[in-house]
Amino acid sequence: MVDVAKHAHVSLKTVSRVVNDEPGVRPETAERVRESIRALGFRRNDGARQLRRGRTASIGLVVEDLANPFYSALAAAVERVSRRSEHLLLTASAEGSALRERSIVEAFLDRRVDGLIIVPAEAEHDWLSPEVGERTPVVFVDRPATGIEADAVLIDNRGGVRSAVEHLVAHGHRRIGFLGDDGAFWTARERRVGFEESLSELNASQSGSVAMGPYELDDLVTLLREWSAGPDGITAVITGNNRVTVQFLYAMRRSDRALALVGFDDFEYADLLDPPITVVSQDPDALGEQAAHALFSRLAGPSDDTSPRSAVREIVLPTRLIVRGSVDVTPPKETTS
Amino acid sequence: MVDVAKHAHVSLKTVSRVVNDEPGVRPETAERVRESIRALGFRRNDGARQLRRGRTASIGLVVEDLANPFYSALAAAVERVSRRSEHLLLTASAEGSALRERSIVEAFLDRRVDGLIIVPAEAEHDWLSPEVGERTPVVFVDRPATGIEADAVLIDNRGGVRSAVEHLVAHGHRRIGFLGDDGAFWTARERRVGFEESLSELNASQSGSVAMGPYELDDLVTLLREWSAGPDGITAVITGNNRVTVQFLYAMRRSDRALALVGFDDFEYADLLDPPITVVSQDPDALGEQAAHALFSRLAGPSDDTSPRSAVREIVLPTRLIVRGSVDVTPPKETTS
DNA sequence: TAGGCTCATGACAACGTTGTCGCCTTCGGA
DNA sequence: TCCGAAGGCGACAACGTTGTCATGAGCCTA
Repeated sequence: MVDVAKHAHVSLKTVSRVVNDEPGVRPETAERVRESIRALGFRRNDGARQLRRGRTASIGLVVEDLANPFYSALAAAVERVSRRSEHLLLTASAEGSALRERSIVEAFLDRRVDGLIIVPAEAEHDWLSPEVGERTPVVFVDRPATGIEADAVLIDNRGGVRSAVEHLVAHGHRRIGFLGDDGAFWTARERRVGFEESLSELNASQSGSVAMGPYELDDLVTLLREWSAGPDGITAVITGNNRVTVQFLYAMRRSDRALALVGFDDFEYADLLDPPITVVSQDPDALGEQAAHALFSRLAGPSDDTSPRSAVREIVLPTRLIVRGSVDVTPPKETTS
Repeated sequence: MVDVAKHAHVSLKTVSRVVNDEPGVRPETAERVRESIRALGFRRNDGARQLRRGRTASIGLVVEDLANPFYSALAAAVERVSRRSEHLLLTASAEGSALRERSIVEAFLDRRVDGLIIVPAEAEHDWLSPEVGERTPVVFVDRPATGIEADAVLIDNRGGVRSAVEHLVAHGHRRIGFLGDDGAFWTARERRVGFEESLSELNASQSGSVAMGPYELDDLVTLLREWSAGPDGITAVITGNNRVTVQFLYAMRRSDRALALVGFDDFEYADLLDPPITVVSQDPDALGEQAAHALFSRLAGPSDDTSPRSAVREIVLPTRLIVRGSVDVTPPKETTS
């Protein structure tokens, strides 16, 4: 910038003014400066700029695994919103490790990101507390974090499973199985609770079996045979996420049984399968968008230390039942118990 | 940092030394400093650090759409490698717009990223030339960029289609159709060329029909009927990418015809379909990993302006044919012409 | 005991910007 | 003719680090 100043025979400050479109520069001077900028191929150094101004115009996103389409859709939405707010997005995958998550977050904090969006690992997040609200707003997505007060954007996991149960019951199913994913995951536990709640709410005429992953295919085949055996066997299954759905489809193929199925999570080829799979769909794009909005609204709010932080918000997004046909596959023989 | 220095009764520089694990500090002094750091909750400001040191320890990645699983897998690989090299990753989606791509790249350049990995849009990239090699190494992925000399990591698109053709021919197919994606995409054009080359190389006993997208489902159904009509109709189809594969599967279902199929691009549910789809698989993870390695090896190389840049490299990764069964679906009636 | 060496530490400038303030010129009005 | 205001511009400090060099204390050796 000092070179540009010399080249255009003006002061450093005038160049700065031109670069930032500040008023108080004569058009002809500005044009001369702009020409020097072009001639020298000058580029403002945002690092120095941010050092002066105190904001980095960047936010950090920590997900479990960026290669997972769910998280990448979320990331794309966050990036889209960020770009609109003229912020750049730093991304990293924690790969399920609370340790790595923390080291990523600290790296982001060292860079002075203006805000953080985190899909939290299963662990206390109290170590984050001093930063949050002091300096750097944080929004948690997909799961809440324990040990810390912060905004969160979640999916209505219980309601999603409930809609699946109701759908199955409406189609005459009376005995339903729930195959959850690993109970170490908050979402898996929530969905299980949703299943149990809705069964008990409906009334005693329904019964259900529950299992939680992770599953070996062989075990799943055995389980499927047990559950569906005899006149009191289950006639329908709800799978806890798309990973389990796939495994269950393999298990059905292997054991040559066809049960009604509602899967949690939509997937691209769901309606190319035979039968097309009915799913409870969650919208990662909306999740990311809402999280980014929540973050930027905090960023736009008062950042001085005097005014109290506004109350922590929890946003819960609805799921959507997409009916495709995998529920009609085995019309249950009305065994009204 | 100056506060820490006061608190520990040492100089600024000593704190800096402790923070950077530099030698020449007595253990007890270092411990005192570390305690002050903890007490004050000090965090080094990486922005200022980078301003001094000249490197930002960050790289930028521009893809077409982060929500696309192909690109997100690529991004995850790039991030994994970056993290190992202690670099953070900035990501953004150009959404197919050359304009947006350029504005993203300029934003990255303003931030002084140490390097760039770009999936280039279809446009001249000569505007980038002054930066590349001067300051910031650039690696292009998935497609080469025109108008600029830079490293590129690509997929062997032609070879991939060739392997599909050979596989089909080995299974007795003599008349094969190729459904490419939009010819505006470099990869689509390459795959088409691969198809035509391998047909003409094999010998005159094969014939092929070619169409390029984008497709409306109705048109695709019509096309399929035309191509497969009569005794000289095609018996097999190669689809140019997974988007086309899906459309073609719908078209087959609609028109109630079953042709042999090899799809370019693997997808998660390919072997849950009936029949399971044989595909030419490309590995986005390897693509991202190689690109990141290429970038970091440039970064590790001589960065002074005196030594000439080493020659531009082009890395071409192989594809892999995954045989699943969609080729055996219609054993062609050996119509040896 | 003097000279030189090592070790621990500190003073200071520099990185490339932007915010604050003050100066000079110009212009309009009294 | 003089004064005040406004516009255009520049000098300087500051942001939070790190690299360079200087300083002083302690120690070894001759």
